[in-house]
Amino acid sequence: MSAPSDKSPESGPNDVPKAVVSRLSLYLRELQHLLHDGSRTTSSTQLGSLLGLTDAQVRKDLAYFGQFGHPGIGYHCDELVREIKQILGTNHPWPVALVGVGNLGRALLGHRGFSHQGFQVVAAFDVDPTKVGRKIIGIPVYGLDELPRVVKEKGIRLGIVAVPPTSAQEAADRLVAAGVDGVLNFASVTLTLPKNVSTVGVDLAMELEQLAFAVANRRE
Amino acid sequence: MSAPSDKSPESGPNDVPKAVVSRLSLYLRELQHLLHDGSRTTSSTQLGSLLGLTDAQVRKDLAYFGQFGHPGIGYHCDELVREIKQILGTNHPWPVALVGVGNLGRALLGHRGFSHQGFQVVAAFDVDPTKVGRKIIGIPVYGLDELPRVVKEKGIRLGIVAVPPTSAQEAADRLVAAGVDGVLNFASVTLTLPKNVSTVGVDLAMELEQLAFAVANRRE
DNA sequence: CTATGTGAAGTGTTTCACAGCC
DNA sequence: GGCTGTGAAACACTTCACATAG
Repeated sequence: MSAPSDKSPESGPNDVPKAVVSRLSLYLRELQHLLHDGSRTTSSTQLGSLLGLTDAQVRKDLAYFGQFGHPGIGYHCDELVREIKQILGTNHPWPVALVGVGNLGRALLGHRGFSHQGFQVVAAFDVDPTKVGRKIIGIPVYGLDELPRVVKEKGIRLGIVAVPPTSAQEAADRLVAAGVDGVLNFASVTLTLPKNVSTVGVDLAMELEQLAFAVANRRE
Repeated sequence: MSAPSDKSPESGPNDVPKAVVSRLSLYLRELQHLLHDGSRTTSSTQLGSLLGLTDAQVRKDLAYFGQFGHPGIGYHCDELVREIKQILGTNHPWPVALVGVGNLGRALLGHRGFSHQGFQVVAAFDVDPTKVGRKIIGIPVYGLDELPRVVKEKGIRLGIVAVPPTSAQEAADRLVAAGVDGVLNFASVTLTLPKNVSTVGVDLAMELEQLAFAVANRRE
């Protein structure tokens, strides 16, 4: 009985390192480019070198979820794309709510990359009454009090916070109260949310800081 | 002679884990909020719990760069802010070039968070001749052929790529050719650049994918 | 008593290297 | 020949726990 029988009684991914999941997105993106460029098949070596990773890393990452490769051949691009989408949950579309129709919010409303990966921003929300009731890029703008109704009606599970830092916590709270399960936060604050709600934070200034550090510390 | 004498002959940060640097940005942001809220001092315990980290982690991270704390007291917020800015290199402002004045580009031009952390977008570039020559939010838009001159004149070292994926590699190449040392890339492609140039990639759809995965795999 | 800084222990992730397969 | 999947080794990071300082 030396076998690790507690693998994962149900089909759930027992405990996958977060870094692995984020590389999964990278693999997916690269595979889609390869497909678009006419490749039907690829290998862990090719995929890795395109992304600056080792071949072993690519294989180990994918092995967390199953056996998708074909020895001697490699991976079929379309097959692997389907598998990864299945794992990430993007094999079917996600309706998304956006809170905050400012500069950044409007840019996100029109962002092609979202719909390309199966995310549809189907409703926007703002406190500004001059924006409420209008449509922007075909997407209706509601007042925040309509959040619960619209979230329910459209089956929305993901919300994007694109408001100023001072309003971000409240915006997130209202999204959660309306029934959203995950929040993508663009405000430069750490949100405090119930732990049954997932959060991803993107701070654009922080990204530039990381870049500045890297540049300032090159070569010694 | 058991001491690891090869610590770091010069003052350069020998090999700091990348995760540490990114938490440094987190500490900075939280310290600025604490200062704004009137705190003069904090502790590794407080800072950690605000960010969901252990106290030991906070202390270890900071210890990579020096001894900034006061036993029995904690850390002086303003002092630590100065130190972290010094480490990140944001104790003096960075002029930044932006390539691509589309939806996202315009949002980035007006992004308050950048200037708040010492980044000034001082020039924008686009291929569209109807945009060139105008000013957007006070920032002049140039043609791409003016990149080398403007980068040199304004002492720009960082560039932001906010163009469609198919043009991203070329935009980055031209930034690098113009003399930029670091690129923040918003296009959903992995850039191939000389290794003396630093890159940070932000893919908004990837962030939503990570969120979707987390939501789809809760509780099980 | 509070809080830092740090070696040592513990945990997690990546790389290695090879058996097995096409 | 080429390539995957995977235990085992190597490496990196985090947590523990305590000596030290105010």
